[in-house]
Amino acid sequence: MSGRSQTIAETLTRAIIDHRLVPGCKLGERELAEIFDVSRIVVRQALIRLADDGLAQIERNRGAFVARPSMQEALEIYDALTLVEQGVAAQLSDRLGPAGWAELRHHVERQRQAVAAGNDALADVLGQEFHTVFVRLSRNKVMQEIHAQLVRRTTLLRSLITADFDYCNLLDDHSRVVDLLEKGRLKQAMDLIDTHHRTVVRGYIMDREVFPELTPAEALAPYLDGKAEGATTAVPLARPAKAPGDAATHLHIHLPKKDPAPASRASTKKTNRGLQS
Amino acid sequence: MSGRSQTIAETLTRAIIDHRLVPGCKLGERELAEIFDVSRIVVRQALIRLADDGLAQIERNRGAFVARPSMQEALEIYDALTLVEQGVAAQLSDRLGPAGWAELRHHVERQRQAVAAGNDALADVLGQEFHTVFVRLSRNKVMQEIHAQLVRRTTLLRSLITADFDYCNLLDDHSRVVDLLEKGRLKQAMDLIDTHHRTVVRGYIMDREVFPELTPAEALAPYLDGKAEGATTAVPLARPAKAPGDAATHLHIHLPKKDPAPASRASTKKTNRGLQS
DNA sequence: ACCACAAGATTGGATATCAATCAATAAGTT
DNA sequence: AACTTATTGATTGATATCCAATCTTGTGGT
Repeated sequence: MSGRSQTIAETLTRAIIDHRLVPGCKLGERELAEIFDVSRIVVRQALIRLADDGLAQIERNRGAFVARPSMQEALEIYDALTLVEQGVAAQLSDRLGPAGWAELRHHVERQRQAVAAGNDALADVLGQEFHTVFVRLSRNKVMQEIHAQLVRRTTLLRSLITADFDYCNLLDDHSRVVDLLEKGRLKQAMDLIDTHHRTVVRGYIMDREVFPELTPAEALAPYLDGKAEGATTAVPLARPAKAPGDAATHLHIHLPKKDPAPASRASTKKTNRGLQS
Repeated sequence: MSGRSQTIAETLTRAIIDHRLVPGCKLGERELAEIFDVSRIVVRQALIRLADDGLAQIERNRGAFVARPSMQEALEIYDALTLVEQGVAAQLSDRLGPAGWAELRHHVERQRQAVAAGNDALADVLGQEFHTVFVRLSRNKVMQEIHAQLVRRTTLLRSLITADFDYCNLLDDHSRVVDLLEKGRLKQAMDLIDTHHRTVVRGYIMDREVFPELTPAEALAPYLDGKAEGATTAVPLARPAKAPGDAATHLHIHLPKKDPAPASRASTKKTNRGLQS
């Protein structure tokens, strides 16, 4: 693409949405420059991109930090997300052809199979992807980018909450939305989208104080395999979930810190599956 | 705020939405560095911000240019804008209190008076501002920023078209939208918003070849009055339309070039008033 | 315990320099 | 003359070094 700062911004974005860099984490210029083996200026350009995206905030003479959205901002992000997806739903109910409906159904089916097979990691990814596919079918790249940015920001919020109730009732929402839309029941579909997001955000209890985390060097290590491939698409596209074992333990590092009990991993998985769908 | 690059990015943005820098215009790093009396690095950071905002595009090893949206992108931008404003309309019809309706009516009334007084410049500004006020009443800053970005990008499109039919029938749309919304006729209001934007974009005939323009130095000169005040808000807020004579002749420099007749200024004004409302 | 001041660290920015790439001209060939 | 190729020039991407302003921290005195 455009240069190293773009690549670095994408890597940092990936690390943030993978919850390896949590809100509030300091993103020091010198530190990142050493990690990525570039000059401070390139890092700064990457940080500017992140800040424009809402994923980082730069405080003058204090440096850049992973953004720590307030509860108010969380509500606004989900409000905006609801607005966008409702609007797209309205467009699709008019304009979507059979191939589009088939793609949505196929996606839902894949997620259902993943759930049935107990592959929680895959179900997580597919659950997130559904929203992306949904918006992509609007064939509006501008809208896609807006939506993708909002989704990225919601992943920030998931590091800031303690969710301990059951989200399983949300798992079928995707399927029901497709059903309602294809049957032309637009109003009901829009209400369901609204409820879907409202149920998620209602579970948000933000305790924004303590967040122990990995150092940036540890967090970013998995993305820096081969420097030769770093310039291509290999590193940004590599999902740490594919790395067996290692990534899984780090993925929700903030929860083990809050709840020292090692048995918390299974329940964490379940909770996050609901959150991401 | 954050530093000089932020200020420079805002100045460039202002120059672009004032049509002093037109799509395709080269934004050379060295040139801008001399104009703003900063180093190339700061300029590049500003250009990155502009590119992230969709107002500039950076081509590797070729430099930055004011973005030249395609017809497809123009349609997508207006589609997204329609979606956002329809969604906000739906929210406002539920949640907006009497004070909000009063503010909308007051704004429409101010625009009506400006039109009646023949103050086309003020009517232009108020016509644009209505959409901004409308979205602001949603009390969602995230949505506001998304909408503001879309609006900025539509101003780019206005440099790329030749509009020679009458837009006067759109001048009352704002008032009618407020009326319909306050009466609870949401569906009709949303349809009117859709029609409003569709009518605008339907007049777009993009002839994207020839665009003679001011040099960046000439275009940016009005924003660089006092360097002492440059860091504050004085310069970015100064609208060149307030500068008597000089700015008006430059404002739509692309039209005089296409139509050498010097009498074109009055008709140009009228056309743009419709476009911006 | 509390405040003031000094030292250190970090950011924001400037300057100079270098390599890589693109554009445009000049040269040579058919 | 037209076309292709090579050289030159200009611009960008990036680095290293340096400096000023600001923030943080730690120390010392009251």
